[in-house]
Amino acid sequence: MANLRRRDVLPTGEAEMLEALHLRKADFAKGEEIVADGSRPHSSCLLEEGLAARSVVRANGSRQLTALHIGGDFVDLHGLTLREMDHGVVALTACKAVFVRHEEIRTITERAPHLTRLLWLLTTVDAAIQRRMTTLMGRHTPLERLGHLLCEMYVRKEAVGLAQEQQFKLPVSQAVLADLLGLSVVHTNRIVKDLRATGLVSWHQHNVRIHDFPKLARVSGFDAAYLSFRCEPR
Amino acid sequence: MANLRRRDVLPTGEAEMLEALHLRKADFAKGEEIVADGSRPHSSCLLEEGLAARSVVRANGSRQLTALHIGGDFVDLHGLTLREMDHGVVALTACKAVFVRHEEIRTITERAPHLTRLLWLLTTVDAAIQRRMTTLMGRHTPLERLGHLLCEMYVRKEAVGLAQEQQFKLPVSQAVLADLLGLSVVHTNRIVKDLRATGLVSWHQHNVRIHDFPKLARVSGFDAAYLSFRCEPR
DNA sequence: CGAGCTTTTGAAGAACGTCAAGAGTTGTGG
DNA sequence: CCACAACTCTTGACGTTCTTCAAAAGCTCG
Repeated sequence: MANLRRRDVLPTGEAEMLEALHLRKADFAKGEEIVADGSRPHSSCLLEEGLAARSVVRANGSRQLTALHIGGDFVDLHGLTLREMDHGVVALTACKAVFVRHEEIRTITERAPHLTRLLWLLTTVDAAIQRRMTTLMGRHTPLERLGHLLCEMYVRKEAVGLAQEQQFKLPVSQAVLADLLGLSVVHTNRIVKDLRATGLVSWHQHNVRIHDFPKLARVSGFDAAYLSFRCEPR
Repeated sequence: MANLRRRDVLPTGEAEMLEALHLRKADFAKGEEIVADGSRPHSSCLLEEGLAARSVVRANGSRQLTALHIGGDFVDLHGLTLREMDHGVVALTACKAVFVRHEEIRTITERAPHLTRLLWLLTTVDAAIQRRMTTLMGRHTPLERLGHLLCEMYVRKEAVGLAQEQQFKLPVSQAVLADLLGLSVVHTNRIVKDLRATGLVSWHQHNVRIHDFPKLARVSGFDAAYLSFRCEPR
């Protein structure tokens, strides 16, 4: 709900509808598949804790992670309309998730138009993030891609209370990072090294600290506008 | 409407609601901006004729086209929820477009839940295409990217009656293609040459003919499932 | 303490971008 | 209908970036 309240006023009636949803809880271990590629789910996954990613695996074994999801993200809400998954969702760390039946979300579309538009918004924000990802892969250097990823993660985590004081956890191996950035593991390692050399971030274990956010944002071409963190009528 | 009917049954009442929308018509010349990056539109653009693209231009002048749109596409429907454009829309050829006021679409969300879900679907399909684009940029060779683009264009054009007999028009220069594929113009030219050399497509002037669609699809890793061209309850 | 994962580094080769120039095509005005 | 300019396509040469292969060092967890 924090993701909604950061973007529009949530009337009590709508908040109550969300509270009243029947949730099926499920835990996942690191590496486990949360939603299978090609499946036809009857419920959508809301991530409560942990880090997950959308994943496409090619026949030759190469993997592309197209998006990163954190606690509070309604991960596969678009499954409601798409019906068939065109990708999988995988747990990058141990995850706690809850599932909401599509039937109940459909009921929201019948009874709560404004709340419907807010849920719709969540999917269009995901799309905006995806669009940004495409430009990153196409026209940004690896260093910019990585810097941009860190900026985005900080802003998104901060919005739901998972980051503060320019610092957050990013518990992923460089192999995972490589699959996100579309690079080889070796090159990813060199880019991480380069980024550290700029002195803009400290990055030990899985703790990232951004020393000069405005400068990192400038260097990476990051501008938070596409995340739609602005409370206004939708 | 063809885009909706290819994906679910459209009851007469809903079709009538769409017919009743007030449309503002506008024509655009090749290269003209249809929607400005960073603007806050109060209406959404439905492309009737021509080819348009979502475009992000960087400070250094490099351009990334993140999506291609053809006649029948509801180009910036997501603007309804996002409010502020995180990219521009540009006419790649002369275009005819109509604009629908957000106010009227919001009325649809108040009165026609199923139609709302279908409009929502259009935006999630766009997102799925965008997701595919990301994997293309990240883990596919330039030849695969180009082949994939041709397969997708054929299937999408065929769905709205703009292609038949494995043949369609793609009236774009190789510079535009380069901005779509995230390559330099020179390299794009070499990839087009390579693709022609495979004998899988003829490509003269702006006419593309795919001689062996299944093989081109196999070579490029194309699978139309992500386009959700399947008529089922949504 | 040892096995397996992760990070790091080096070296060689393939892929891609940039620069440059020539050929072909299209559009426009006279 | 022609001439010219502007754009577009094509090719070569060269340098940079990125991948791949290989191996060593560090870390984590049983």
